[in-house]
Amino acid sequence: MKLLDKIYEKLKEVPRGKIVTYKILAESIGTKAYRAVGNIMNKNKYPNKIPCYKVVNSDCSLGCYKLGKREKIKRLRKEGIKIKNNKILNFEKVLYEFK
DNA sequence: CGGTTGACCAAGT
DNA sequence: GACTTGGCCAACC
Repeated sequence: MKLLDKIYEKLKEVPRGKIVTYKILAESIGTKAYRAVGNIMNKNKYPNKIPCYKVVNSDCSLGCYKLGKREKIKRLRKEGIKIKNNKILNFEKVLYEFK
């Protein structure tokens, strides 16, 4: 199983209304390639299959999104996550931690 | 196989 | 605040 697939698996594991950071996501799959995670997402093969918008930066800013930042915000808000000034509100509350 | 590129991070200036 | 620096590592060329 490739790292790429692990990322998808983990991402699918994130429940509705929760998000993760690139760092946590990377470390949860046993790598420190948090930077590569973003790289992979950008070239991701299943943009509609994977909820990429649930992945944000560690400093609770949004980061980028293949389909646009607007779309990211829109979808996140739809899940009950509040965003202001390009930052996640209640960051720790919506942050999903892998076990 | 080496070099470059990132949807990054943390610490420093 | 904004910017730079050094580090990280998979994917790409």
